[in-house]
Amino acid sequence: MALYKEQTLKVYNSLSGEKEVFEPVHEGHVGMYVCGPTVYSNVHLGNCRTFISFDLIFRYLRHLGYKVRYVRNITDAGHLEDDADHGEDKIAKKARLEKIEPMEVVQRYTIDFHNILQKFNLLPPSIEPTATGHIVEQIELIKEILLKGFAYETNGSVYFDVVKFNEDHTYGKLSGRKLEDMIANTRELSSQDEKRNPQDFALWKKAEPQHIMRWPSPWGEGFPGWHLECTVMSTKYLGETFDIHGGGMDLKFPHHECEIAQAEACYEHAPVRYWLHANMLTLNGKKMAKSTGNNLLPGEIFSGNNPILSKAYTPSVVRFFMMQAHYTSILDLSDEALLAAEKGYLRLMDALDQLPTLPTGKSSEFDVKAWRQRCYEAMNDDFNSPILVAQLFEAVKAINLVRDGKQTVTAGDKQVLAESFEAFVYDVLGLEKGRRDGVDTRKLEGTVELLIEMRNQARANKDYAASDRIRDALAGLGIQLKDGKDGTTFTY
RNA sequence: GGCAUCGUGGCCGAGUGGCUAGGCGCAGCUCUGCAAAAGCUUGUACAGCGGUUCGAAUCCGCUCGAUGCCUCCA
Repeated sequence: MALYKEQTLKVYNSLSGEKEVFEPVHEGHVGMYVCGPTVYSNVHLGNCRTFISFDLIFRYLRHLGYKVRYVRNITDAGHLEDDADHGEDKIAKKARLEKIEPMEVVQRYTIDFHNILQKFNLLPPSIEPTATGHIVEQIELIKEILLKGFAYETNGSVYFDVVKFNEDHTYGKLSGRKLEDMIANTRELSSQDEKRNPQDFALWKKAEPQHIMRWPSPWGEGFPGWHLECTVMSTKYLGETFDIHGGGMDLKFPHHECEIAQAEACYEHAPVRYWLHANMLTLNGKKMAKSTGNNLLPGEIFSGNNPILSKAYTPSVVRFFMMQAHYTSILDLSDEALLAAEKGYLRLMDALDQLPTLPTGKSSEFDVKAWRQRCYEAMNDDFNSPILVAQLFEAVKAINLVRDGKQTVTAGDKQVLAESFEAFVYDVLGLEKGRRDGVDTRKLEGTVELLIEMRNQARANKDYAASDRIRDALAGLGIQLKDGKDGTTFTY
């Protein structure tokens, strides 16, 4: 029997503002769409947090036995810059500045994106569609919205008529905004606007002569607007009503609000059952953003090459750091917090190593089945990974006690413990053991084993000067020796 | 200015009406040649002020502070 039949998953739905029991449209199947990156520069750590959060969600859904179709788009058509840039889009601008083709920009940063996410051990989505690959569908959708009367054309551009839509729909329900308030608070923009109302948004923009990314359309040459691609691609691959739509908190308004409006304008019903929003990663208490320069690149954290860091951290440590916070909470990054996370992570992984060699006994003092259910309850409660991590540390404690002969566990319980522990650490949290780029671990481990042997010989001869020299020299290299009852082990 | 969210012990971070989350650090003890590691033990915190309640970190109000969105942003 599939696990999802035994476990009751609740998710926090941004639309209702409440935790709701998760019930997919089609039993056993889940359709999930997550807004992906705009590939105009290197993916930064804040971006990564969102995708890591949804990777956790994807992994847990799969672990529960759901067949998940996970769609995460690549925005390669760019979004418009602000008015000062005369509607130039980010990718086009980057291409112009670097004197290359827009698609070279897209290619370069798509590869970077994939590389980094792979380091963080993210599972690839089922489908990763691109905006430029769905221009035809976007044009068709615009035609449909025009036909329904919720859009109008001006000078080769097409805009969504928010005021008209709001007459018999509710614009702003996701972000808790009221159109009247928005109109009342509109800032006076000096631009000679083609829009009927400032709240209207572009479905199609006419391309100026210098604009390099352009496609033919019934309204002349142009390019699609901000919010259209997600509506088109989510509906195409997941249907008019699908289960989960995710993305960063900063996309809630206006992006997701506009998606709802577009879909409701076309299909006359809500497109999404559960809206999930991942919160921001902050640096120095401020949101990480490319535009403000307050950001940290994954590469910098892996190399330690950034003034705020005292050392390098592996992707898995960073991932563990993120798993210690709930995905809907703002998480502040600091060197101190990473250092603490690293220690905890190593302790967790050490316990995992102990598992196979754990002695078994006639009885168990640790209630493994109750523990396992607490782990599920943590994840069932809106993917509460911090609680799961706390539970894992409870198991760490038990494992260490058994290892030291202070507690016992039966063979059956040990097996359940090992299976569940590994499943939660590897499959659900997506952590992995110290994969180190560019290091031949077999050579290193063999060398350290030899040094341990020499040190133990020195200790047997009470030549502590020699033994301590080996220990301290290795410590200086970041290799820590651990003397236990059954010999010496090491971590690095 | 408008709309939200949040303020938890040295740090990070769960909890959301009564039942000490957890991690890191600190201190003590056990172990050890000495350490480290590991184990055990110890920490009664919830921005401030009022209110509701038998009882509030948890609900309500106000104040202060922080952040996000309102313009592209994960």
